[in-house]
Parts: sequence; C-alpha cells; structure tokens
Amino acid sequence: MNISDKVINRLTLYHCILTDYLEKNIEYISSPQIANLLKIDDSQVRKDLKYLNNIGKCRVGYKVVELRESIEHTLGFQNTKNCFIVGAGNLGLALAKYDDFLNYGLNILALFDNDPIKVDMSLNDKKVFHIGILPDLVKKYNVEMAILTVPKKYAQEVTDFLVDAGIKYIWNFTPCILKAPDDIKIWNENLMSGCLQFTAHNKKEE
Amino acid sequence: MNISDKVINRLTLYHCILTDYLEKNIEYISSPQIANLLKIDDSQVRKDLKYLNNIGKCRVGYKVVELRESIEHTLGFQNTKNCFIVGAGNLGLALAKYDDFLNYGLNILALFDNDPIKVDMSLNDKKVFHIGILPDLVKKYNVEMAILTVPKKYAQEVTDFLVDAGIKYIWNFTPCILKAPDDIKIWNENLMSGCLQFTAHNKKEE
DNA sequence: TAGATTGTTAATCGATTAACAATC
DNA sequence: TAGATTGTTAATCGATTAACAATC
Repeated sequence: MNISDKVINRLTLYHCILTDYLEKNIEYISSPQIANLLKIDDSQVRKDLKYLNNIGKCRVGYKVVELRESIEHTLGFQNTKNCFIVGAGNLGLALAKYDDFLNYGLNILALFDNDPIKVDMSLNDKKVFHIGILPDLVKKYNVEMAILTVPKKYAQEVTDFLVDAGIKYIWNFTPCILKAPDDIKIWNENLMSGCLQFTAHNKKEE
Repeated sequence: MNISDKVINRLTLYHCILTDYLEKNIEYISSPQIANLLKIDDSQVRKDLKYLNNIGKCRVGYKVVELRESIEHTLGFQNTKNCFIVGAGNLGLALAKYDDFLNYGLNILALFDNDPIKVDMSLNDKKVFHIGILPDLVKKYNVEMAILTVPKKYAQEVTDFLVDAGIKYIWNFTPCILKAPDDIKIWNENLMSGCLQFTAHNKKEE
C-alpha cells in the first residue's frame, strides 16, 4: 500500500495535534475536531486514518495514544535511519543542532566539509569530518542518506561523489536540480516554495 | 487566476533549471528537456508554462531569459515582502543568515526574542530586538509576515501576540498547529514531511 | 521535406467532498 | 430515545497523461 505525499503530510500534522492532546491528557479525539483545527473536511480525516488500521468508536472518536502510535509506526519513526550532513555552512550547522529530527526517526551522525577550519569542530555530539573520509564512514556506519547543504556551485560535483560512495537518498537543500542514476532518490527541499504559496496566492486578487 | 500549490512548486524547480541554463549561456530550453531533468511528463511542463503567458517556438522551445523572468514575475519575486523572524534560536539564526530568501522576494528585516542575552546581537545586518517592541516595528515598517521559530511551548502564545500586533502571514516552523482568526494565513513548514516521503515510501515493499 | 516541438483537447487517474446507514 | 460519530460508498472536482494537429 502506497501512501501519497499529501496523506503523509497530513499525517504529520495530525501527529502534532495528537502530541498536544496527549500533553493535555485528553483521551479521545474525533475526526471533526482534527478537521476544524486544520480547516479541512472531516471525511478526509477519517479516510486518512483508514491507512493506519486503527478503529474509532462511534460517538467518542479515536484513542489519542493509540492513534499517535499508529502514525509513528506507519511513518516509520521507530526504525531510525542514519544520516550525514554534507556541507557545514549555516544551514548545515542549524540542521545539525535541530534535535527534533531524532523524534521522527532521523539520526544525524556527523557533518562533512572540505574547509580545514571547519573540520574537527563539534556540535551537539556531532563532529565535522573532512569530506574525503566520507566513503569510509558510509560503509562503516551503513549510512544511506545524506542531507546536502553545500554551496550551489559544488552541488552536482558533491552529488556524484555521494553516489559513488554508496549514498541512496539525498535530501537536497541546494537550489539545484541534481542529476543522478535512477535508483538514487532525491527530495528537493524548496523552502521558499511553501512560503510562496501564501504570498503568491494573493496575486489573484489584483 | 489561481495557481495551485503543485504548480507553484514545479515553477520554482523550473526556475532553478533556468538559472542553471542562463549561467551556461544556453539560449533556448524545450519542455522535454525540463521534463527529463525532473522526471515528469513534458505536456505537464507545457501546461504549467501556460500560466506564464509566455510563447514558445516550435522546434526550438522557450527563451531561457524570458521564461525565467516570467516565473519571477508570476511568483512575485520582484515585489519584496518585509518579514520578521520571531525566535532567535538555532533555526531562527540560520534562516536569518540564509541570504537566498531575498532572491525570492523575502526581505528579513530583523529578529525578535525575549532572552536578554540574545537581544542586541547582530548578524548579516539583522539585529535581534526584544519581542516587546515588535508591535511598534510592525507598524513602523509595515511588516505583514512573521517567521515563527520559537520553542514549541510558546508557539500559541506568541501567535496570539503576533496577531494582535497586526501580522497577517505566519510561516510556522514549530511542530504545533496554531489557532488564529480566519483572515490570518498560516503555512505550516514541516521539514520532516518531505523527507518522510522517501523514507516512508519504502514501507510498501515490505 | 522530415523531424522536433508547441499548444490544446480528450482521456485517465487520483484526491476531495458529500451523503448516509450503522453504531453506541 | 436523540444525537454524535464512524466507516464507506457515490459524486464531484482537479491534476496528470496521452494524443495529435499546427508550426517552423
């Protein structure tokens, strides 16, 4: 069963709501409650929740604890994935400090850079290594995923290097479209694209 | 004319490709070329480009310079929007240093925090102010948008404060679903949600 | 001309919304 | 019982893909 991008995105939003309810010790939540918070349709919420094989109760809704665990299980928060950050610039360092990733199953082991000044720096128990030793560490720690935060002009070159080193998933934070073999999965993170969705939308009223 | 989220997202990707072609001094680009790079359908590319009122030439494609400018115009990269970052933690500081935003029409003027140690810090010509003076500066500089990067537990409280101060657009980087009046537009930036799309997808093969 | 590409329509596919019987 | 909610089907809506005439 394949879960679409849109459903995955909504499941993460439901997860935020459920975490909040859990902290407030509320035991049950209903689909209209979730729908109101997100301003979406309640039958859509129920349809999304069907992916989780979770059973709701008429008149009371779903158990917060169980529903939250089902989402975590379905999205794979438990099976932790190791990951390297490639490029220890501002964004790379910020992402390394962003502890929330581990809650979602993403374990950032280390950073890499080619700048000797940055090498051997340490932050949040994560060390910056020279890019040259990345292939060895990929094998040693069985890392399949890399977060790419290098300057634009090195993006393709570094991608080729990562692919050769055996990296299979690249989370691309550079504003470049990377070329890679078909079996390499690339997710282009376009920070501005989300933001443009509300700023550009206004144009229709012009 | 309303442009959907998906189209906006693709237009930003086309923009990356066009910037690359421009730097390589390539004059024309065709829809199959764009489609191949992004591994999508070429008729979809042509349909997206129709939003831009741009005219392609048979056998040669579209003029790179013109197409790029049309995208920038349609997505409003020219009409710069002022913006405040609220919360000068790791993520807030990283976003403040991320100069690329200005290319997309987003002008970050300043940061705000309630921690006296952070107040008066300065980075990239941007100063950190005490959150208390935000309402005054919102009026003074006519700021409608805020990037929310405060700790989770203050997210709702700060949102209420921003709404009272006259902020209309909130780009929410906290893992919280914010409550706000209907005329306030909120974009929930869920960094992990994109990443989960390739890690969670594998589950289908289990 | 032959071949590549655009622009556009029709066909397909998937996602959202509406509706409602079943349940407690 | 009355009322709220689930689970699910049908209807609607929108997005993607296929197809192809027109163009150069």
